[in-house]
Parts: sequence; structure tokens; C-alpha cells
Amino acid sequence: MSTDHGELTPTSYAILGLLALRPWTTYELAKQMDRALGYFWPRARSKLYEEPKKLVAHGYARATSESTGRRPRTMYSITAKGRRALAQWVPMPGSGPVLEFEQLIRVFFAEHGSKADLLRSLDEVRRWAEDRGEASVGIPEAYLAGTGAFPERLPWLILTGKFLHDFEQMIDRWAEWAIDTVESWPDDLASAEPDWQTLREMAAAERTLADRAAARRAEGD
Amino acid sequence: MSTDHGELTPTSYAILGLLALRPWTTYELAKQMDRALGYFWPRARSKLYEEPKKLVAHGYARATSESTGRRPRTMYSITAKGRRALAQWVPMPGSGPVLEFEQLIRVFFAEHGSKADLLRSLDEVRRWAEDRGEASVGIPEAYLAGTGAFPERLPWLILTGKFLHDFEQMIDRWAEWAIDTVESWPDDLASAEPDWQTLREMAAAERTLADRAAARRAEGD
DNA sequence: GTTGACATAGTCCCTCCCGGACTATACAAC
DNA sequence: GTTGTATAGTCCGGGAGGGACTATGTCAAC
Repeated sequence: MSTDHGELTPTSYAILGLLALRPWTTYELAKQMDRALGYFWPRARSKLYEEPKKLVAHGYARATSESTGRRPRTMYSITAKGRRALAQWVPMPGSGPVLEFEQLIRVFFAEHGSKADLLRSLDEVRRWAEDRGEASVGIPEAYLAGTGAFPERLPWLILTGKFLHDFEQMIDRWAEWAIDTVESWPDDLASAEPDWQTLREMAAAERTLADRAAARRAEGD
Repeated sequence: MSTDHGELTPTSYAILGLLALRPWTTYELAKQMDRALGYFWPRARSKLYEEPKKLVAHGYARATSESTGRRPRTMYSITAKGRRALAQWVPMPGSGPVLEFEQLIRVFFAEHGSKADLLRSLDEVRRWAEDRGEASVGIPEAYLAGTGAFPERLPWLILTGKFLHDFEQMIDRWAEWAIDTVESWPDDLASAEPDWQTLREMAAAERTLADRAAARRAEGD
């Protein structure tokens, strides 16, 4: 069916999903990714400009040339075939969460810096959470005020929104806890005392999760 | 100083940090990444085999040829110059957490599947958390038993460990909540009622974070 | 004492993807 | 009329993914 070799990736379907909402220019798509999808499926701009072309090549989208003044622009819209492909993709199993966290590498190797360095790294993390909060505070408020985009999708937008919210809160609370913990340490990291209490709590909680997984398997699942 | 073009990435310093603990063969390094660093800095095996060579080219590591029987292997160890470079890198600012979560795309576009499809996606997420719990349950227990690796690093290993733990718990709780929420919906997703209560709670919590960010900025930070 | 499974120790290569530099027009403000 | 910002993209080098491939070592089972 498709003559080109490039197969569709989750990024393709993410774009296709947006096209199912309404037609967009690539520029608008890129902006839209910044507002929502980009928080859990971040992709480079250059990719976002390529994907719609791939969708067109597969017959999943249609490109129409429009213009603002004498300046051309390309509007993309989904086809019936594209909707069918999307409906097939959505229910399929997907990959679990993948995390990249450079600042945590610097915490992991804290012994190569001072206590003050470590506290600075942790404070950076807390700021990240605060900045995130600032960036996203308007969105739930807009829906409460009835001005949010695509309100008919709100029930499941709240599901994904709460995930991002919980993620952000978790980071913030972790950073606060870590700062408190490190502040109680002596200046010489090498003589810091491990937080045994936290370690015991983690062991217990992991055990609970692991037991649930084992029980699930035992139930012949 | 360096004649080759490839500059050092966080991946390079992650490996360099491991070399600072003790010498390893590349194979051991790859295994070690699976055990800890890989959870917040996942990298392909092929990359892990290239990085030590780059470190040697920069004078940050030294390669020595050993053998097991007649089978050769390369042991890498850090140099004094490498330790200095690492000590410079660790305290520098790093990037905040970046998340990729394909399953959440499928939740985001839930309108293209059924309620049952959505529940299946969410259950997958819960299983992911359970499997993670199963995989990591032994680590805190080992340290409690006094058999964990590099016990002198335990204080900050607990910091990073708790982060991963909190991440996992957050995912698990979110999935449970989402499943409960969706189960209360009618079979036709289009007539589901938004969870206004959760939306209000999110708005309030984000506001708190955002205010803290604003206050921080006002304090001339 | 041989077979097979699994761990060790890598190499190779094609493709995906990043991300920053670059170009250019439209429009509004000063 | 210039300056700034939003719109609408293209280009490209290098990082990174990930699977296929090769080969030896070790240990337990048969």
C-alpha cells in the first residue's frame, strides 16, 4: 500500500490525533504540541514539520495550499482512511513511561561536589516544578470558566492533566524532602548519615507493589 | 585540547561517574546502567560501548587489556584528569526531568476507542508500576541487610532511590484513580461527565506552586 | 565428556530524532 | 519607517536507538 519505507511512529499518530480534532497548519501543530502533548511526548520542531508529509504519503492526511496575503501556507486535514488508522492505533498496547533526568545524575554522583553544590542542584529541581506550575496554572482554570479548548474531550483531558499534575507535584515534594534531608547533613558529605527510616519505608512499599504483581501472575494472568 | 569533534554529553559523564567508583569492562558498565542510572538516564547499549572510547580520547579514562582465559577484554579506569572533569561537571546546572509516555497519548485520544479500550490502557499502566516494583524490591532490602553495593554512597543513593520510588508510586496511584474514574462512566465515552472536583483541586494546587514561583521572582531571585 | 543454556564481551549499521542555525513574509507598535 | 514578534517553514550534522551478528567462557544436565 505505502511505497515509502518510513513506517509510522507514535509521533505520527500523535499528529494524526491532533488532525482529527480540526485542520491545522504545521506551525499551529507545533504550537499545539507545546501546550499539551509535548509534556508527555516531546518532539523536535523539525520532526513536527516532517510528520504531516509522511501522513499524506500514507493517505492519512490531505494537504491544501492556502495563503495569508501573498504568503503561502499548507493546511493539513485528516482523511477517512486516517481516522480508521487512528481508531486502530489508539486501543493497541503502548510503551510505559520513560524518564530522562539529567539533574538526578548530578545528585547520584554528589560525592564529586560539595553539600552546597548538592543543595543547588536540588533547588534547581524545585524551581523546575514551580515554573511548570506557573506555565500550566491557566489550563484547569480555563476549563472551569468554560473557555477551555475542545470541552467535549474534558473527561479524558482531566485524566491526562491529572497525570501531569501529579508528576509535577511529586517532583516538587521530592525536592522539598531532599533539601530538608541534605540540610541536616554535615558539610562533609562523606560523614552524612543514611536516612534509614526512608529506606525502610521504601522497602515496605516496594514489597506491597511486588506482591500485587506476584498475586496477579498467580491468578493465571 | 581534544582533536576529535565529539563533545562530551551527560551520557559521557554518567559513564565517567561510574568509572570513578571502580574500573569496569564495558559489559559490566552496561549491566550497571540497567541496575540504577538507566532508570533516569536510559541509553542504548551501542552508545555505552562507544562512550568509554570517547573518554579515553579526551584523556579522562585509560583502557587496559586483560583476558579471561584466551578471551580478551578491555578494562576502563578513570584518570586524574577525568576526576577533575567530573568534579567540574557535577555541580553545574542540568536539565529538568523529561518524560515520554506513549500510553498516555492513547488516553489523550481516548475518543477513538471504547471505554473498554481505555480501561485496558490504564490497566497496562498499573501493571507497568507493579512490574517496576517487583524489579526494584530487592535493592532497598539489600542495603538494610548491609549487602548493598557502595554503601558509603548510601545517603545520596537514598535521595535518587526515593525519587524513582515516588515516581513509581505516583504512576500506580494515578492509574488506580483513573481506572476508578473511568469505571464510573457510561459505556459511551461521549456522554461521560468531567470530574469537576479533581479539576478544581488541580487548579488550586497549580495556583499554589505558581504563586511560590512568583514570590521567588519578586524576592529578586 | 558432550551438549545446551546462559553469561560475557563486544562490533556493525541503518534509521530515528534532536536542536540549532537559517530564511523569509505578515502585522502591529512606536 | 523601523523594530519587534508571530507566522511558516528548510537544512543539516551529530547524538542516540536498537537489533542483528560474532565469539568465547562457564556450568549444569544428560
